[in-house]
Amino acid sequence: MKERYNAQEIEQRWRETWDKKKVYEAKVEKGKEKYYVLEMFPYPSGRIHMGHVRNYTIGDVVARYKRSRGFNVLHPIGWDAFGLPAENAAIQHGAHPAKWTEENISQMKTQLKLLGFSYDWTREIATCHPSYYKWEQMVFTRMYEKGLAYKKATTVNWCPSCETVLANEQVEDGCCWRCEHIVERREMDGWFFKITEYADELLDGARELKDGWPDSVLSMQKNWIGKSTGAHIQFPLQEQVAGERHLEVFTTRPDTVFGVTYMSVAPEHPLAGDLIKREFEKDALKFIERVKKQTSLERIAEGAKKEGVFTGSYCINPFTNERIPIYLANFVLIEYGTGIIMCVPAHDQRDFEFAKGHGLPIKLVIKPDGQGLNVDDMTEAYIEPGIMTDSGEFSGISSEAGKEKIIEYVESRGIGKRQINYRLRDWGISRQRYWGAPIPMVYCEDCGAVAVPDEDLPVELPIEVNFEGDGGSSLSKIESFVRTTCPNCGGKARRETDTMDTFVESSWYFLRYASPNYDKDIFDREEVNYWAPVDQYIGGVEHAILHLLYSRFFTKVLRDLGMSNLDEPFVNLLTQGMVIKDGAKMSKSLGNVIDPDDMIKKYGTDTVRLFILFAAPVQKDLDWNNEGVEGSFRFLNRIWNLAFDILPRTCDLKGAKPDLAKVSGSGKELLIKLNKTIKKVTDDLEKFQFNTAIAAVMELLNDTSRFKPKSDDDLIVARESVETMARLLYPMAPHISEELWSELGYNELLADSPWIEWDNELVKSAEITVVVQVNGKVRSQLVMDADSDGERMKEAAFADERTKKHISGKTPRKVIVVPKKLVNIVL
RNA sequence: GCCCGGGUGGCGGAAUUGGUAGACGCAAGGGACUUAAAAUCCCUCGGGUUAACGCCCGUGCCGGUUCGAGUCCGGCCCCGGGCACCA
Repeated sequence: MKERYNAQEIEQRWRETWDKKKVYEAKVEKGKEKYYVLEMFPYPSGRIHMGHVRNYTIGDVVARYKRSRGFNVLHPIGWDAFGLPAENAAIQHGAHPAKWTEENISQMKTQLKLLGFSYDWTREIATCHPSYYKWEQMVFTRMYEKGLAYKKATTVNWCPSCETVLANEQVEDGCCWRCEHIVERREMDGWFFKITEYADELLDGARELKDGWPDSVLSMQKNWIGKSTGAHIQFPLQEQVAGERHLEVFTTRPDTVFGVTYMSVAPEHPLAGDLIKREFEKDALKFIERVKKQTSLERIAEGAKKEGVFTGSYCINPFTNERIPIYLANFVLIEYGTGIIMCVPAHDQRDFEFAKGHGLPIKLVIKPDGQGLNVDDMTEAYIEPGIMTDSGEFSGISSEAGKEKIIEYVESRGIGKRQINYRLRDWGISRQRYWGAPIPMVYCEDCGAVAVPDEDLPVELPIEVNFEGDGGSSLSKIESFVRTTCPNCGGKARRETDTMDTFVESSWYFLRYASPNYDKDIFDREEVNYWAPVDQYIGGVEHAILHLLYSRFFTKVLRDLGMSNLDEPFVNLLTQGMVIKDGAKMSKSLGNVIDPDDMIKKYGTDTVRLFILFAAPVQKDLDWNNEGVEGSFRFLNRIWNLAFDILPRTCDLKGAKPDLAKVSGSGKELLIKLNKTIKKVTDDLEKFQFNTAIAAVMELLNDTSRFKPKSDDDLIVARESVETMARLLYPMAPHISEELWSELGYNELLADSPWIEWDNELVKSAEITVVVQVNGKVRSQLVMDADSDGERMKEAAFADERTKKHISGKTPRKVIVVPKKLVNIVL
């Protein structure tokens, strides 16, 4: 009896079976090789969207495939549950963030289960639970003890809409990463993680990740860290200023030090005010005021305009003993280097522009090889390497060698040193928000800042909270939380009311999955040593710097705190492209959102999964196309119909092997195709080339549909082809595959069965197609026995009529033979 | 400006180490079945030329290496992404 392909019915049945038999629960098995595959966990926003579906489908294919390859697979899921949207929902709709989050989790969990992902749900975690963030707080206190977490007052990024501080990584084009509001600069107290101390290791580690991570991500991290090597040099001040005898500068071009014609100080620099001489006060102070008022966005928008004022002060170039005027300039950044720069207009474009605008001298000290440059003719700075000139005893040295010589010189005279600088800033983790993990610190009137001791952890987020009022941190208004006693002296103390950036939670969750319910320590060492690191991590490229850099940092911190022995958290990284519609990101405002639930209702999970995998290579953006989904659905229907055409005719032939001598010619061809397909799909899955893996199965289906069995042995081949399709499609479309598998008469679950192997003898065709070229152009194709050698191929080529026509009596100069492939006759 | 990717039919995309460019799918056109439609099945589908077999051109552009280049080398152009007054 042939029945219609009823995806919903089949899918529900197999989901229940897998669930009941606990197929996906992972346990440590010492003798078995582990494989930890993980997708970036979701923020419980309320609905699963197509981006999630794509991410988790890819992960699920990997998990199922690796499991059938015999690996002990860990494939967990959880919730990145703290964060601002929950709090905003609370303010707007009155629901408590905890309740809102919990409801969203339950809704999204239902959706995920509907999609049939092979998660080990027993390991589910939500970062908002005290049993989770307790350990994060413990790590914080250890970091505090080691000086890796510290508090300082500084200029921070403030989002007025989210009413909180943001880390540098969370500011995109001067706007908030979450709400896109323009970010302001504010002077504030805040907690920082010393990620800069790991800058070099994060950079070096990239070498280790070279094979497993995409170049683009490593390059982005490298750019973000922004290492530059150079020198720190002291320029003596002509007269002391605020007790300082020198101006300190950082430069990557010490070789140009003889060309310094002025110095520039950032307007925000603490020395700026003291450097200004009375007669220049009026203009200078006005200038400082103006620059300080600008937001970072305005400062960027103003772009190339280089402005500044003379302070009236001078310093001395220690190399030339020249008197150097000191300026305040808007293009000098207070947050980079020392906030003071030596200016060499001849060899730096910004310095050049500023000098031109302010009538400052330009002194050439690097000459391009072989030719001179005339300062008066220069329209831009010469920034390339060259030969040092007009540089005293250093003249004649190449600029590259000169850098070293100058550094050696300043070190020997004690007026400077070799220095490396990074663009990377320390990670500001303080958030003036309620819905996050409390920073476990108290401020005692006598003892000052004190870390909460382990036995008092977790510092629980109080549930009773009022969001009404004038905004700001709701936590700071809960007196019962704020008021506490000092763990040191028992005296009066106040709690820290900032919570941690939610990126702290996501920086270590992947390790917690190893022992999610362990309550004696952050990890059960035995479990984490077995499962970690993550063998394959999968997620969107938008986290290239944020989450992926923080996690690498945090992993190294955990190692240095003795809590794990991992250097890197993710051995291999796969970044999937976005799901778009009509060339644009899916969004409510554009009205181009495709709801996964609707698609599943219409076609079933297997179709949706298959389409997502087939429509584009994983790394690329995927343009959602409803006709394409129909195509995938058609494909599954064709397999279904073919299977139920063949299976009833082979009931008596269950488990039989075809007798090769009795199989027809076309049957043998199908047998070869089938084995080639196994090889192709296996290779493709290893490389995450799901689109071509599916295409290969489609080809096999086409060939099998065309095949007309002429005998029982032919029927066995056809049956084998159906079985192969079910087996190969399993990681991608598991439900229909499991159904066909059971229809084929197997009692053991396909989910528990090993991967299918190809027969090496049967991937070689009996016949090969040899391409004949004349002068490199294809002129003919010959079908020959597969064991034909080069001589035979040559003979056949020359005997071929079509080839003869193109040779037309000319003498071949040369004949190239590629065994089993091609003959090229050169005339 | 610097650093990563990438440019192949109407579209999404295939092409081991250089060896038949366009697999597979979508869309489109034609046909079969049907009272009709849907579904299904069959055929065509890069451009030019030819009655046809064929032949010529064709993987962003220019040049090179090679018997042979989408693939390798050099020089450009364009698109996407990251960083960006970083000294």
